Amino acid sequence: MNPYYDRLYNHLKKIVPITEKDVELMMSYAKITKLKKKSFLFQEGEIARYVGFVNQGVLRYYYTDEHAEEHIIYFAQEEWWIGDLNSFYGQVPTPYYLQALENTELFLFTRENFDLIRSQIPAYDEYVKVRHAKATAARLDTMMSLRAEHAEDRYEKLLKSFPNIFQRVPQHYIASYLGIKPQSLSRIRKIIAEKKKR
Amino acid sequence: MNPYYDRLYNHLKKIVPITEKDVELMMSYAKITKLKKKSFLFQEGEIARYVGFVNQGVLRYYYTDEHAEEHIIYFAQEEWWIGDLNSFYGQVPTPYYLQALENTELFLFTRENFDLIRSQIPAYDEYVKVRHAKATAARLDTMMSLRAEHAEDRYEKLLKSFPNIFQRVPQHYIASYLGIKPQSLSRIRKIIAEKKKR
DNA sequence: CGCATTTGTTAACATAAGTGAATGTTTTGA
DNA sequence: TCAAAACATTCACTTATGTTAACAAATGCG
Repeated sequence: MNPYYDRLYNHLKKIVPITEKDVELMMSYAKITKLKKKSFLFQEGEIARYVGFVNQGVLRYYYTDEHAEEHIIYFAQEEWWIGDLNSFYGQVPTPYYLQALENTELFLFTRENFDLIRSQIPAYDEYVKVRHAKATAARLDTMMSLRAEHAEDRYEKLLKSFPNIFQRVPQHYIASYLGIKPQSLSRIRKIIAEKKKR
Repeated sequence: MNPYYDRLYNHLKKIVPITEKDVELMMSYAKITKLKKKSFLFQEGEIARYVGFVNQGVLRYYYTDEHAEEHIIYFAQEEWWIGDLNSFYGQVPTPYYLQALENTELFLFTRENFDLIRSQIPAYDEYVKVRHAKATAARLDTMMSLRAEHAEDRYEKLLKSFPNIFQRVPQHYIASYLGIKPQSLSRIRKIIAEKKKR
């Protein structure tokens, strides 16, 4: 098997029964793209022509508010799907930025090809339905915890769920994800460290 | 045309080209249900067997956190679709409550029937794809504004977007939606009123 | 109808996070 | 390789919202 398909195949297999042949067919519709660190798959105002699978790398998905402050909505790493579905399906400009934080490799699909794949591979169609729902739910959970919990609790939760993200992204991005200022995250880390000493 | 289909037909027509016949077919799969004020379509721990169209009424979609505090995620009124897609598609227990705040009438669809409709009515399938994406995006917007803006700004924004919601739901629910305590909303309203006097 | 419940308001005080500024540390790229 | 840029920390002070409690008004049910 082409090693390129490996991560995608292994990922899909975890969720739905799917064959190597299916994944090979999928990949025939994919556009394999490399993003250099700091470059963008899309930026505010563009139409997000692709959805993509992260084969290698880390990205951040964020927007900037009216005061030009950036707010990170999520980090994506290997095995994540990325894109702005609203812009992708609705052909409307996205308000988001999707930026690589390391050199990154993506498998990209246009709306046309994506629909073709869904119609030709029933297992994948089922995957998409369940996955979108799950991803949406997970995102909602995160956002909800933003309002229900203090930053300290959210930080510790993130630490548990994605311990590896801390090795890959600068701390002020973590702060942005948590919805606080870098100074506040520093303060919180200090408090946690002091608690542990005792 | 059966007046029952009216609101649904008019709604769908706004988004995709669809015929009366299509809607009639849809409705043949629907379960028409009335919910008394304060009763639930589903509660935490149940599997959300239906997605539904709000033909008449208002509902709140919320969860309770570990301190037993309720957090409203959205209000749904006429022409909204409701449900927990993750529970619906994934057959997993929902963490949410969906409660009628007035006597409410819903058109409900099971997963089975919903899939049948999507396969039999291409216009509706397209509607669902676009709509889910849009709804998700809108929800994300709301959640995002939770962290980017102060409660006062969010309140005024809500006032603009859904002026009618204020006539239909008690203020402490609005506070819960805004992610603040009723007392804080009172204070904010007072401050706004004083600003207007000047 | 009238009393219990729900809803809304106010106020004094507590706390989490923001702000701005100074300073030190690490990373990066010409 | 070294200077500039990016990143992280600390501090003093401010601000938004939470907390607790008392009370008033509106609503709804028996």
